[in-house]
Formats: sequence, structure tokens, C-alpha cells
Amino acid sequence: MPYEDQFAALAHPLRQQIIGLLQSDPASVSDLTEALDASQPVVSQHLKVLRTAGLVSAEAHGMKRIYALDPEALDALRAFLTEEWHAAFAKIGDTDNA
Amino acid sequence: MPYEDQFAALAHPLRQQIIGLLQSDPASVSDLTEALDASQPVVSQHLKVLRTAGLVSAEAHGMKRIYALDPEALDALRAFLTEEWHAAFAKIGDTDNA
DNA sequence: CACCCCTATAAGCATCTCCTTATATAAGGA
DNA sequence: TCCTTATATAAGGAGATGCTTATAGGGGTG
Repeated sequence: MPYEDQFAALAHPLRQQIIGLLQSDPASVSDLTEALDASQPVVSQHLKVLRTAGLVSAEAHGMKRIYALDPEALDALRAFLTEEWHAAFAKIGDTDNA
Repeated sequence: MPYEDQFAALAHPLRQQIIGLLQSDPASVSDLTEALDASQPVVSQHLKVLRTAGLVSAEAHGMKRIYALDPEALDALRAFLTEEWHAAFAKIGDTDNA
């Protein structure tokens, strides 16, 4: 089922806020922790969900890890919402139905 | 946090499949139950989630309740993914930040 | 009315999610 | 080297989610 993880990732307010912040600029975990008024482990945990879903990527910069949005991932999701859904579903239906 | 319920609704494969089916045509619960190879209560439960999120609507037709997709809801979601996110987040940030 | 179809909902249980606290590891500075 | 900063991850518990089974109630039909 396509994009299941991506939708789940976007279903949490803190993760939405993280994406909102990263839309302006890449940021480190500590930057996000301050901006979001959440604990550092929580931010790291949510970043992991976003990373697993392919919505953000991380790059080490010295001691910090700079997280950045993957714009293509959101584009793909938007495309799925409009055009590809029906076709994608039809294929799944072919596969797991009688 | 906007669209939280909508994203959560789309994060489940069966609910994605229901939307996929309803994109072709409105359908009753029994229609969906057959097509999805899921139990009737499960289908009803998932339809409730979709209804609560405003993604589908129901209309009584005799004994059956015909469910239909609300295309505007998906459009709104798509718009959020592209244009409105940053603005929406900026407002939230103004409100609950120092 | 008596009986079947269609749908929603409740109860119970397993699993997942998300938080907290605590800690491990990596990198840089004194 | 020792200390501090930055991040990830583990453990544990509270609450949410999603399934099953059972049942209630609305609607038609004989």
C-alpha cells in the first residue's frame, strides 16, 4: 500500500511542525528541540520516523546532525493524492483479489 | 495542527483501499466488505474514521448506506502539502511560541 | 406480524505509539 | 586526557488503534 508510512509520519502534530520548520531551513536536532519546546529524545524519535518515511534526510556537520526536508517526497505524496491513486489501487486489486 | 486526522486516516492500508474503491464509484458497506475481503465490522469501523476525517460521506438509500468520496477533502490535503503548509505553520508558531 | 438483510456499535484482547528517564557514543575544547 | 556538547537509543508505562465476536436496530418482504 503506497505511502502508508508517509501519511502516518504526517499524522502527528510535532512531526508536522518539524516539517514546517525544515521548510524554511535545514536545522540541527538542538535547533528543533528549542523551537518546538519538546524534549530532545522526543525530537530525535520523531526525526527517525520522518527519516524512515523518507521525508527528511540528515547530514553530519561536526558535532551536529543537520536535518533537511526532501521536497521530492512531499511532491510524490501530492501526486499520489491527485493522479496516481486510482491506478495504484487498481494494480493492488489485481494482485490480491480473486 | 491542520489535517492531522486526515493524514492519520490515510495511514491505514484498508482505508486507502476504501478510498481507492470510492474513487471509481460510491458503494455500500456490503459492497466494500466483499471487495476488500475484510469483515463487515472492520469496514464500518474504518468508514467511521474516514467519515470523522471528512474524507467520505454517507447517504441512506433504503436499507443500504451509500458511501461517497469527498473530492474537496483530498484537494484540500493536496493544497496543504504544497502551498499552505508553511503559512499555516507560521501562524501556529506565532500563537504558541514566545 | 415474523423473518431476513444491512449496518453500527460494544466488549475484550493484542499490538502499536508516544512519552519519560537514563544512558551510550561521538566530536570538540581546555 | 578530562569535560562538555550533541545526538541516538533503550526500557518502561499510559493511552490509542485495530482486530474479533456478539448483538442491537433500522428496513424491506413474505
